[in-house]
Amino acid sequence: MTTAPSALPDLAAVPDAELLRLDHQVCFSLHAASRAFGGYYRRALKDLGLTYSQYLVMLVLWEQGPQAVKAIGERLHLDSGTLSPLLKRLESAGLVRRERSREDERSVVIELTDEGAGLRERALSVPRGVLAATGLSLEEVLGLQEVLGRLTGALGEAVDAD
Amino acid sequence: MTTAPSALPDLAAVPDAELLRLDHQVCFSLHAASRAFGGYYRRALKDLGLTYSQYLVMLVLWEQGPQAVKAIGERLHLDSGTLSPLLKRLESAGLVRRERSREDERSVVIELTDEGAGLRERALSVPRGVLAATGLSLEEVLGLQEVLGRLTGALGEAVDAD
DNA sequence: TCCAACTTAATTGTGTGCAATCTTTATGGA
DNA sequence: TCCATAAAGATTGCACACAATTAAGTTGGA
Repeated sequence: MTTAPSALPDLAAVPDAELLRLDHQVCFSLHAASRAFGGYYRRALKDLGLTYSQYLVMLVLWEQGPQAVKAIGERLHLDSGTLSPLLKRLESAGLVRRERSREDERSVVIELTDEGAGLRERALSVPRGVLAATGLSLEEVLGLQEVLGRLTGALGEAVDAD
Repeated sequence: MTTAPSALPDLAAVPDAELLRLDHQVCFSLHAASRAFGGYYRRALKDLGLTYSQYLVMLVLWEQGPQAVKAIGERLHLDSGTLSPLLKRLESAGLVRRERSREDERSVVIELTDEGAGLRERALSVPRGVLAATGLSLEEVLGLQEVLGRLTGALGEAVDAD
């Protein structure tokens, strides 16, 4: 199964062609897992009339209250190019209000409507089903989060240092 | 299944509101990590003129040789709605050929052109940089792949059983 | 043999995700 | 004060991702 640390090959000694395959597994397995999650949520959220990304935005609003678009973007690593149309759809659906801030007219504050706030009750049952569907133990979930968080941070820095 | 150490809470005992937060972390961290990977690849593959998804398709072709669209789709968990336009772009770029199979006229076989096959040489240097940028050890990468693979499989089954 | 059911791709429509650009508003230094 | 610069969103353009539908080809059973 897992080989002892000393038996692990030195990364520098692994040939390029081998890495091209290993690499395939890494980026691909992440890509596939993310989309598998999306597929599960798509069904679970259908009744609520939310997409996966819209659900993430609603989570931020449910947890943190009224937010500027900028703040939501920082929390979710999304820019206005993605958020602007998404928030307009949530507004059309009657779940949020968009209002120019009075202190800073550049910024737009997103606020839940009563309907948007009320939707939280119906969303409460979703996560348990998702966790069950992953088939992962609580330990594995926590470990996964930790590794993914580090990975995201490292990749972000690598891109910035580009 | 691993039995949780006594210190870990029983999942059934965790309240819904808490799971709504934990859940946030799981789906979100995966979403963020996947996009961080995409961001890194976008830059790394720019010289090759490939997008992240096009790179995945090229990996399949480099490894497995000529493939029907169907087979590529199964390998990458993508359907023709995604692959058809993507493959046409690869064809326009001169990297692949698309030909109706003679045995089964329904299927379209994708084959690398000389240029497409030659691109592999230039792609060989990409994975090492990516692995370095993740900041993960080889063990962690392997562990991550294993967990993600199980997760994808479990979520896929859960959706199918829907 | 013939046709209904299935299979394979392509197409259509919606919703991200992101780079690049534009508009409006704020800020800070000469 | 005035203006260059920066910041916040919105918009545009391109490329996935996926559900739903369509078109063309295959297969199997009555």
